[in-house]
Amino acid sequence: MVEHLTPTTVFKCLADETRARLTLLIAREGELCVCELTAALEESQPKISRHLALLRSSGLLEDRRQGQWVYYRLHPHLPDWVHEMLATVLAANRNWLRPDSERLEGMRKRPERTTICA
Amino acid sequence: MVEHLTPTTVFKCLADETRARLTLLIAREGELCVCELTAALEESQPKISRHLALLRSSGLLEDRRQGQWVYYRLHPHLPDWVHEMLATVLAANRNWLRPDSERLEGMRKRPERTTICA
DNA sequence: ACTTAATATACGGCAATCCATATATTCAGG
DNA sequence: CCTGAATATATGGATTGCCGTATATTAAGT
Repeated sequence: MVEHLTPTTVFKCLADETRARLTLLIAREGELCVCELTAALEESQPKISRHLALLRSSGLLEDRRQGQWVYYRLHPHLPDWVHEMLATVLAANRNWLRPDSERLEGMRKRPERTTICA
Repeated sequence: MVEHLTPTTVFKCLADETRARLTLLIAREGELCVCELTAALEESQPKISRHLALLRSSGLLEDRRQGQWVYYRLHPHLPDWVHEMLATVLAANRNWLRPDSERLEGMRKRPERTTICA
C-alpha cells in the first residue's frame, strides 16, 4: 500500500499547513502522540486527529496504540526518496517549524513512552 | 518574492498532477516552451497555460518570451532546498515521468531556441 | 493590414477540501 | 461498572480548486 506512493500523492498530503507541520515535526522527533501534536500546533484535537488519519491512510504515517495514547511516526516502509525529501525540507526550514517545536519542548506532562523497540 | 517560499506553498504547487509533471519535466530538461509541455503532457493548451501561470506567480518558475514562444524554467533564485527536493523526487520517479518525457522526445517540429546564455 | 500560430485570461459550474461542532470509542483508575 | 482522559469519526456548511469553453493577446509572415 505504501509502494505506489506517487509524487502527487505525497505532495497532496503535505499541501496543507497542518499536515506539513505534523509530518515534519514527527520526522524531526521520531514519534509523537496526538496530545503532543495538538499542543505543539495549538490546534483542536479533532482537527489534528483528522489530518493524522489522512496521513495514515495515505501511507505516510503509521500509528501504534500504547495505553490511552496513540503514537504516530513515519511509516517504516516509506520509499527512500520521501525520507530524503523530508530530511531536506526539514533541515532548511527549522525556523518555520520552530514555534511548533518550542511549544512541544515547553509542554508539561508529556506522556513518557516505554521504549519497546530500539 | 521567492524567498518566502514556505514548505506549504511549494507543496501546494506540486499537489496537482499536471503541475507536478510540468515542474519535474522542466527540472529535467532545463527549459521548455508551452507547446512542448502541451505535447508532452497531452493536455489542452489553456490547462497547461493556467497551471504554468500559477507556478510562475508562486515563484517556482520563470518565463522568457522568445518570438512567438514562451519558455519556462525553474526560477533562478529558488532556495537550495527546493532544488534538492526536486532533484531527489525526479531521480526516484523517472518511470512515473517517462510517458511525458517520451512524448517530448517524439515530438515533431520542436522550436529550436537560440541559446543566448550559456 | 490580414492571417495564422502560440499563449494567456475570463467565466461559470462542479467536485474536492477544510473546518467547527457534536458525538462515539477506547482505555485506565477507582 | 462508572468516570475521565485521549482519540476518532460523523455531519453540514463554506471555501477552494480544477476544468472546459470561449475569447483576448502577441508576434510572424505575407
